[in-house]
Amino acid sequence: MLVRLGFRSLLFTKLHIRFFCSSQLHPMASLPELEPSNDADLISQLLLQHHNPFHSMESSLQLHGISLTPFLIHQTFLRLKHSSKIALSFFHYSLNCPHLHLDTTAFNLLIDNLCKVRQFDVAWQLIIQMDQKSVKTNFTTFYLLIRRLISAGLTRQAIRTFSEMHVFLDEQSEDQVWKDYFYYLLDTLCKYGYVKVATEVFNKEKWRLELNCKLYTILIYGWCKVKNIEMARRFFGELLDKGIDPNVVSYNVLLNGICRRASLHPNGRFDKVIRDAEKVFDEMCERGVEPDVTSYSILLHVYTRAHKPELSLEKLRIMRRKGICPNIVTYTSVIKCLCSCGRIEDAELLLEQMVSNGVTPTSATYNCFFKEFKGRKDVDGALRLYGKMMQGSLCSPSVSTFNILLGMLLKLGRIGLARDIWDDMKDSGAGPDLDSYTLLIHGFCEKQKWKTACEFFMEMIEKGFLPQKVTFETLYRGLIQANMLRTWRRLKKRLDEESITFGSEFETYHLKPYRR
DNA sequence: CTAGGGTTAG
Repeated sequence: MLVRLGFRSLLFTKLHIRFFCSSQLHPMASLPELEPSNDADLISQLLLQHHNPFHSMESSLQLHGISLTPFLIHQTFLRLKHSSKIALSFFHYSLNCPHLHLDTTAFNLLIDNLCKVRQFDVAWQLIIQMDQKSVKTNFTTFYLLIRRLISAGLTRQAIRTFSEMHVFLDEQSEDQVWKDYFYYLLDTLCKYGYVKVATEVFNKEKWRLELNCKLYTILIYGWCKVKNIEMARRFFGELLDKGIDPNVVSYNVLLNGICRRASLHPNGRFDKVIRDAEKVFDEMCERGVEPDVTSYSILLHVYTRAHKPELSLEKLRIMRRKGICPNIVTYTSVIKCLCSCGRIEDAELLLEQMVSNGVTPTSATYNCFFKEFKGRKDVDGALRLYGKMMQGSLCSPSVSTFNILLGMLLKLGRIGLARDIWDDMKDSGAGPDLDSYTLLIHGFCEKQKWKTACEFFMEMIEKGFLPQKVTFETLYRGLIQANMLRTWRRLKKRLDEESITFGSEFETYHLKPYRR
């Protein structure tokens, strides 16, 4: 709503500014990655700990001999991704530093940060500031806004932002902007499940687009995602009607839609899915489009979901015979199938085979084994594999590896071991993440160790993780029941300091993670 | 992060 109200006047402002500063369109620059930086760690810690960062920052930076650089600012913003309020005040602080130039990336990071907590109007103000300070806006600036708007369900505002952003992007005509960037809008709408809206825009704007296979594939993907295979097929038909040749990606998207449409548990359903999938396979071949590794991986995944290890192995043989090399995805799917059917030995054999074929397992591959160990409550088996990974002969464990282990140990009441793993994880630098904290805290709550649970809850907030509502509620109920009112009040105070609430409006803050 | 497949968790 705020965006809509503010939009006209902001656009107007921009039109005036345009006469005075000419900026060139940057090439598509994405946001930087989180990189290790002790200085950025320190700065973000300082900011998170202090109530009023302005006072302490200057002297603290001097004390530690840190001078702010663009890189440091980017990294600090990345570390403040859960605390938009603090990020904003750090932004104002840096803005007032002489010699320091806030670049497009810094603005983009902050804009993303603000949009994440739905501060779209503040984000808009920043875009205006960028112009006033001659910091170039680029497509990323708007794409961040658009994606966050979509993920917050504000699709109309997103489309509007898209269709009017050409005003901000100099040296590109409106038509060019549509042609270059419409994929992003369509794709993002579909990825977040707003395929109806996507279809609507697509139909409305068709006239100015160069219709191609990619655009249709995005829409087909969208309909498949909302499990509407009929519509997916209809768009597939439209693609054919236009005389466009579908490629292997278009077919794979449709195939995947068919394969993961229904629950496979009643066996009859499984047979129908396989029949439908094979029909698409045949159609593909008739059109001269050869199924590739992905096509086979999609089928293998269905077998895995249906717990059909024999079929899975059989298909693997067939694809090899056809000269298609299974890759890490293919192998992991089959290994998962074998593991989840209790055939660990067979899975190990396949693992060896895969390695000898030159495909390197990832931690995700080993996690299939860990999951089965967890199901069997086989702590020794899990620890043996874990030991090998920690020794460094295999790949190193990921956060998920640690999390599976933690989940298992906590469930079995092996608290001591769980804490050892927790320390390993911290040392390795792979974690902890939101899930690790959630698991651990829930584990301690289960054991009624409220105080320890509370300590970790505080720690996760310090680190900038936003606890889930359930975690908060479990802890709250526990503390009240155990009559630990003092601990509760201390916790509540901390939450208030961080402006963290768990009211109903907060649920909308839980956004889907980026696609990588 | 201008189209597709697998692996994690509560």
